[in-house]
Amino acid sequence: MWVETLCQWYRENQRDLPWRHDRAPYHIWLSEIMLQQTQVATTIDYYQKFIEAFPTIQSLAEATEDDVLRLWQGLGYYTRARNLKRCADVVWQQHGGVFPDQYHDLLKLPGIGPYTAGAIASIAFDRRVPAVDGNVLRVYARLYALSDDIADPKTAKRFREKLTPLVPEESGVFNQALMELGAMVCTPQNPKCNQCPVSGCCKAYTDGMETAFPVKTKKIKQKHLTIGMGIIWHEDKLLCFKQVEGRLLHGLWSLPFVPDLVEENALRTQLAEDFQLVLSEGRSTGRVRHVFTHLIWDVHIFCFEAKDANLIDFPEVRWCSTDELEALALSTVIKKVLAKGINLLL
DNA sequence: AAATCGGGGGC
DNA sequence: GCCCCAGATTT
Repeated sequence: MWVETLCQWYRENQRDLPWRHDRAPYHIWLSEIMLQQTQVATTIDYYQKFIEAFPTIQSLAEATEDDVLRLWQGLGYYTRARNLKRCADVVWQQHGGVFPDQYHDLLKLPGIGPYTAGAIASIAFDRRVPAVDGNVLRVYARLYALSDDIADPKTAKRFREKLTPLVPEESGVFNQALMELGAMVCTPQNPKCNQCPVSGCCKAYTDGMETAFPVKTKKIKQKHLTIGMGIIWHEDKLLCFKQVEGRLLHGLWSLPFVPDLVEENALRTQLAEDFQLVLSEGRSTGRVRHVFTHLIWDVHIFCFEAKDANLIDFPEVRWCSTDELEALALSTVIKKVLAKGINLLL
């Protein structure tokens, strides 16, 4: 069997990562949320900053959502940050600040799905449950040369059921070993089978078919969208607003923009109406291309000046100095626009 | 079952 | 350019 061989390989070869220094449920949880769809190298700095700012779940429960988003800015998938805050509140108020130690109880918490519940239950609490992420889907499909489509959610469920009886007593080591192997050796392209501790047990490898697995079908085609965005000055401040719920990047601060309106005249008219301002003729200050998961924005930037500072009676619209802007949670696309439009490096 | 939701890194 | 990443949630 490959299970113990793999665990031993992990004990000897695991990377030294900040969240592996102890098994505190708070640390494991925070790292697992950050690692969702995010590479280890990207996560490390954010994890360190969070632990410094919020050393305990109490400190996180006592923070505001804005505080959390501010620290999360640039990491993406901002719903994770909002659910992180909600989860901390639930654990603090309803569980006395103590994380549940059972898979099914963890699964009920905001932002914790089947993978993360399995990861926390096994790594922090030694529960013998699997944790099937993208790495494990790939590794397991290769080990047994399975043609299941790993893009289909039913496959993850099926793999969890097949893995459950294999999970050893040291479940946390086992689950992390599978993921570590997927990240370091059994990679999506060019797997390093010659370095793999369990290649002898791998059906895909022994069949000479390691490149045939895993099978993955769907690919999403991104939609292109042109955006007219205004950098609207009044004296030394510029107009920004907090994106409302139900919109992309909600909860983060944005510059005013209009989809499908990239002509100066039309954009100025629409922005003036949206924010009830009188605007000077705009000056084109460049374009920014930004790729989201399912969208590609082609942002045309224009600088305007507002004749007066009256703001519409709407919450979360402000005039901000560049210093004040720096204190807000901004998405990466807005930072790129500010860098290009006013040479402001945040 | 399909769509939504960021940003960065590797090739 | 494409693919993937220690996925969850909503429709």
